[in-house]
Amino acid sequence: MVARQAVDGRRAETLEKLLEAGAEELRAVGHEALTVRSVAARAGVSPATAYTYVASKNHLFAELFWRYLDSGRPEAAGSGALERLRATTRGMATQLAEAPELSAAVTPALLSSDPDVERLRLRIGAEFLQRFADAIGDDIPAERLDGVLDALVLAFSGALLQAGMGLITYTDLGDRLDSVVAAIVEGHL
Amino acid sequence: MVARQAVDGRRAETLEKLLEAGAEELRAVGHEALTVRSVAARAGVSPATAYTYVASKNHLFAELFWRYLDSGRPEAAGSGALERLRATTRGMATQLAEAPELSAAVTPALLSSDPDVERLRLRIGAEFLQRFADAIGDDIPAERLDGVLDALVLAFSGALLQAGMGLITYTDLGDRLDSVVAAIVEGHL
DNA sequence: TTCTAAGTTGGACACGTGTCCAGTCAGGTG
DNA sequence: CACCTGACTGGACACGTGTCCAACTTAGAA
Repeated sequence: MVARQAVDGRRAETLEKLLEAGAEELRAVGHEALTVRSVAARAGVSPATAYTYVASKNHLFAELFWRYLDSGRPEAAGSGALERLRATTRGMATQLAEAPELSAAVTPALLSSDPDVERLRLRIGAEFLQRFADAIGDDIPAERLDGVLDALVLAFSGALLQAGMGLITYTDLGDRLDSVVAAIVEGHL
Repeated sequence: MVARQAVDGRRAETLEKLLEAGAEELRAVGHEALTVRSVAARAGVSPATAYTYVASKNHLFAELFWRYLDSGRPEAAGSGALERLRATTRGMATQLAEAPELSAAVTPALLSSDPDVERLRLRIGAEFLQRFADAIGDDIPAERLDGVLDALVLAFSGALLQAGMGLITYTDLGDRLDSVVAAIVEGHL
């Protein structure tokens, strides 16, 4: 069981094939109907092989999301913290809206106790925090920074959850976060 | 399939038995290991019967959570909005902390697309909103109220999600929310 | 008491998950 | 060239989900 460790040479290609197939399948049938076996089939690989790359359906979703998120790293821009924060949330909201199936898939997936999911979950959480911290720069006094960052991360996670539940559309996320970010940051600058 | 509609007379008792058994089983083995069939067994009822009361495992969790939440309605207290808000989040955080298995179970459960879950999800969301609105009273100007309420609900959902992921313990929720609530409300009173 | 309808049951079903393993295959290495 | 090793495969497995249905039980109405 050394699987899912080394991703060099031949294994790297197969992994790519699988993730690509996963993304396609997700777009095609949604995360409820997606099956590890159907992804394997689409990738032209046997289910047994798929499971040497991906520990579980949830792990697949988390991996896809992480790669997608990572592909959309923002270029810092804007003169004030509020402006930069909004650009940040806007950017992520847009990304989510552009891949609604993936977004819908990842929320429940990240709640899995699968160790492979756990790793990604931490990475993703750290990434969110980092982006907010970068956006704020040093425009907020250090003694208040943690509280504000906390609030931002929680609000963003909450937005993800609510969108995952269908209470907000992924399209509305942008506007919603705009006003929430303003409400949070107000009075701390 | 008129099931799960009428809950009068005999059916009411069986439902109670099932939910009680569900709560016990949850405490005993956690939500991962819990099985609809094991709950049915504990309730002294056949699996087929259980499924006439409960559409799915997720529905069971949602129902249990809703009842638990509902059982802990707060008595309004405190002179200022911030104080009352904190009392509100404290109260809920305490409830969550006192039933960690249930809390851990409900987060993924509420993401289900099961129609029975959907109903409860809306009710629970509305309940959160209501509690925050009550706590604020009219201490925040109307034109800012929506933004603040939004931020509060999102932050709270986010906290739920993060706790569900194990990034925060349910015990820490209280303190965490305290400072977040302060950060959000600051400058709006 | 007999009839009726609601409630319950056992058992089978189709399906998805994730695991396991003996066996095949391909591509270097010696 | 024969050989080895890592990748892949087919097919079975145990288990959980949620559905279905014909048959039983039971309580109360006629």
